[in-house]
Formats: sequence, C-alpha cells, structure tokens
Amino acid sequence: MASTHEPHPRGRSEVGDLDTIVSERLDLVDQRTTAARRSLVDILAGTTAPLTLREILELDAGLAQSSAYRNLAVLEEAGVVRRVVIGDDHTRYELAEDLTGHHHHLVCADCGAVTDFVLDDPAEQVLEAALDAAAAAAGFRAEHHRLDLVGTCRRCG
Amino acid sequence: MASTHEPHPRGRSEVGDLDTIVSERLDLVDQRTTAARRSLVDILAGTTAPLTLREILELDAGLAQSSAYRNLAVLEEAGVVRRVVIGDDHTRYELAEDLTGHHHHLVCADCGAVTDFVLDDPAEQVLEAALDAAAAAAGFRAEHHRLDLVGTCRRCG
DNA sequence: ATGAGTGCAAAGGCTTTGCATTAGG
DNA sequence: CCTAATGCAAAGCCTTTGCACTCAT
Repeated sequence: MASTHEPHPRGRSEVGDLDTIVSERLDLVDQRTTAARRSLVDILAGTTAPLTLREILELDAGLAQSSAYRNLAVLEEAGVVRRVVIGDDHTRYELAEDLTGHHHHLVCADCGAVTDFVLDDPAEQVLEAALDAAAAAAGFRAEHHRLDLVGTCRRCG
Repeated sequence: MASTHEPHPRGRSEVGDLDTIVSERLDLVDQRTTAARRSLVDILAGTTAPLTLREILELDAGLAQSSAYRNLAVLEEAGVVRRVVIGDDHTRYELAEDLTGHHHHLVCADCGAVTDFVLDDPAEQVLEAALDAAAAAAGFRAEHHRLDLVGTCRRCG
C-alpha cells in the first residue's frame, strides 16, 4: 500500500493514460465511455481539490445537472470518482485515490474552501498502524481512512 | 500499538456537572436553559456515538422535529454540541469534544453505523505534529482535525 | 436499429423558516 | 409580564427520478 508523497498528480500530463484507464473501468461495470463522462473526468483531473457540482457545471457549461449527477454516480461505481462529504454544505467530487495518490483535505472553516495535502510518510505510517490497531480492537475490518484538517485558510486568516 | 483507552467518558456519571456547564454556556450566548435543551444534552450524553436527528427524536418522543433542529443549532453555537457529517446520509450530533474528550469515528461502509474510538497517545501526537507541519506549509491556521476510519463493522463483516 | 445516455421538469427527503401559542426568567 | 421557545405546517435546497428524444455501438 504505497503512499504517494509528492503533491499528487492530478494534472493533465497523464490524461492520455487516464482516458484509457477510465474507459477500461467503465467497461468493467458495463457502462459506455461518453463525451460527458470524459469531460467530467478531465475537469476533475484538472484541479487540485474536490469540486462541488456547481463548480463542475461552471466548468462544463453544456452539461445538464441531472446528467452530471448520474454520470458522477456511474463514475463512482466504476471506481474512477470518489464522493467527498466535508461539511453540511454540498457534496464534492474528486478522482479516486488510486488515480491521484492518497491525500487529505484542508478545510477552511470560514470560506469553506477545500485544498489537498499529504502527510509525510513516517506520520502516515504511524497513523495507519494506529488505525489498524484501533480497528482490530473494535472488531472492525479497516478499509481506508479520511483525515481533514479544519482551520482558517491563508486568505481568510 | 494498542489503542485501548476506555471508550471516552460520555456516560451519565457527571451529568450534574454537565448541566451546570451547559447552562453557563447557554448564558454566554444569551440563550435560555429549557427542558428541551436539557433533554437533548442528556440524550447525547447517554450514548457513545453520534446520533442522527431521527435517533434523537426516537429517544425523546415529545420533541418537535423543528425544535430539535433549532435547539441543536443553539447548543452548537453555545459550544455544547458538535455537528458530525460522515456520509452523504444524515447529519449526526454529539457533545462537543471538550465535554467528552478527543476521539474519532469508526464508520461501517455497509450499515452506516458509527462508533467512537481513540488513538493511542503517541500516535495522536505524531499525527498532530504532522498536521501542524502541513498546515504551516499551506499557510493554514489549524483548528482541529477529523479522522474517520471507514470499513466493515463486526456485525456486517 | 436498439438500448443506453441525455435534458427537462417534477418529485423526494432532509432541514429551515413563518407564525400563532406557550412558557421561561 | 415580556421576550424567547415551541409546535405545526409550509417553504427551501440539493439530489434523484420519470419520460421522451438522441446518440453510441
């Protein structure tokens, strides 16, 4: 379970590869690779933070709201997209971690902005060991963890 | 790395003290201490996991839904209650951490059940140090963190 | 051509709000 | 007493669903 440490690669450099991977994963769940789905993946691949549906629609003006919701659900089922619920506000969406690398979220309590960050490897390892122990103690089979740091961002501070 | 602290003290032993603290905090934000608010606090103090509104209402049949929402918002503003958003399902509520102790949540991906757990002290310290470093690097003023372990609970596993 | 994907509009479900009534300090 | 709190019902808001049309394979 390698944990990537550099700011994870959610850029456009590997979009070619990404398209292929996405198509394959859609095939696996018997879903077609459509323009709308490619567009959604490209949008998510082009940012460094999870986006709300509103933000996604602003970046792809020609997509119906309902189609966006439906396609994001399909992409989630295909293991391409992950839903991120951070506050009581809107749901956000990002690419699955195996496409971007394991990371966490900085959440501004003031403006609601969300940014990605990574823990250094030693800390991440200590954390994972401690979580495994806690899971074992509770008779819990651990899958993954979510870690948010809540505070005030540079602009609001 | 055993993390077997006892389930944090959200029991009824200190309810007397708790009532006093709650009244004081309500006073501080110019809110009255009413029966409904005391009841909500007692309910939250009586469990070991954050509750949904539905669960809360089941435990206090005589409280209107809207009053529950309003009072939980007041209690949150008073620093007595904390809103916990875990999945895309319902919001949950628990007592503020300074009343119960710092803890995290085990979330069953299958049935949605939520349970509290604590990290052992060394791990928590490593985590906090790493988070402080990450916050500093991002120009972020850290307030607190949230850590959920998602997996399968004993009953669903 | 044939079933999946899309857009539009309407329905759902949790949460919030308006307003008259009741109760806290 | 006088303002805040409560209950009921209606409104809001994000998200999902129904249905006819269009596109992908």
